[in-house]
Amino acid sequence: MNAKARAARQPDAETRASADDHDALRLWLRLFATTSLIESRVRRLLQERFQTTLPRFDLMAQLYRAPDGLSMGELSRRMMVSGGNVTGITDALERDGLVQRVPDPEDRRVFRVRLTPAGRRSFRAMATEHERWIVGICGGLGAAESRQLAALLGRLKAQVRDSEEDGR
Amino acid sequence: MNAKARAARQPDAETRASADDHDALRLWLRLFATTSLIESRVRRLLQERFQTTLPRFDLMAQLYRAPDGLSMGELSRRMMVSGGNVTGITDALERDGLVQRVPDPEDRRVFRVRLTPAGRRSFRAMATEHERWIVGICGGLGAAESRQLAALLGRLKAQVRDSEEDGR
DNA sequence: TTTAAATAATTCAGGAATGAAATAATTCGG
DNA sequence: CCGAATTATTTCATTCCTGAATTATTTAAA
Repeated sequence: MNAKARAARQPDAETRASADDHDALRLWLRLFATTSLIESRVRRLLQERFQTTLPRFDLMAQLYRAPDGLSMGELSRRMMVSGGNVTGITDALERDGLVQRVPDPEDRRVFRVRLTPAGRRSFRAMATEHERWIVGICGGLGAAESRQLAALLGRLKAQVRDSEEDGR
Repeated sequence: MNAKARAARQPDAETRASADDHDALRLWLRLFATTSLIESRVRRLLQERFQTTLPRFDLMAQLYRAPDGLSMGELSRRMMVSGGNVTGITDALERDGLVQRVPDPEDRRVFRVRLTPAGRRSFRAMATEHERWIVGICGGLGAAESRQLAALLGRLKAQVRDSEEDGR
């Protein structure tokens, strides 16, 4: 049974949160549930249509926006994942001929990773469909509500970063 | 380098999204980035303070709210993860004496999983701190904004579920 | 300049997560 | 009642991801 089938007929954790849960907790559960729902849908679509995965797609997206390529460390920071993870994903994409490691002439410790021409073609095709999916999934919210939601999320994200320094 | 250190000094994917990205896509990237940020913080705190993980905590939370225990399948649906995954997490928690598999007398295919007394104690302690963390992380948003954000997320979640049926 | 510290990338062990296949038990149509 | 389909759980191969250790290179300090 896949996530879609489960999600279709069962309330998730957030939906069942008891009434006396505090506001912050309810907000977090709802945020998490909503994101998980969209994320698993995107993963499934990427798999079905392109036999690829979200991390592969994400790495290619980073490279697509950086035509000169990025170092492994830069990729790690941008994707917010560990360096070891980037090594693995890059290995896989390189095996498939979608990206290429190029030694940096300035610094022999670093590899610059670039999309190959096949990688660029492949990413363009995926990105077009991907955006259609997202519009289909999130576009139902009106423009006004979308903007408001994005704004509130922006404020929340800033809060989260702030809360790192002090108390926690 | 961990996610916290990376996040602290580098804009993430959402922050860098180019201005001409469409609304829906921006919304999704921001939703994803915000959730990832909070999630990795919670994972880190669970690890640091209780040497446990989010999936273990989640499974125990489900059981805490269901004093009669839940079947593996019920856990799988509520946690929105695959059955194989639930088997693994349950195995680990059972090894640690926090949960217990009880054969169902009505149906010999099913196991009911319950928290042991030690599991209940352990979960109570974790839940108290967990809620403090979440309030510290998300509570900075005022009550009004929190409610508004939760409401918008609720609408988005409904949209997402709806978009499953039709085109996409 | 030589050594020490810092940085870039990789490797590795271990926990998650998936989907598919296998096993076992139940239910249902005839 | 019997066999087929369904349901519950586990197992397995694969991918992802982390944090720690390792190797190689660069930078900085003495």
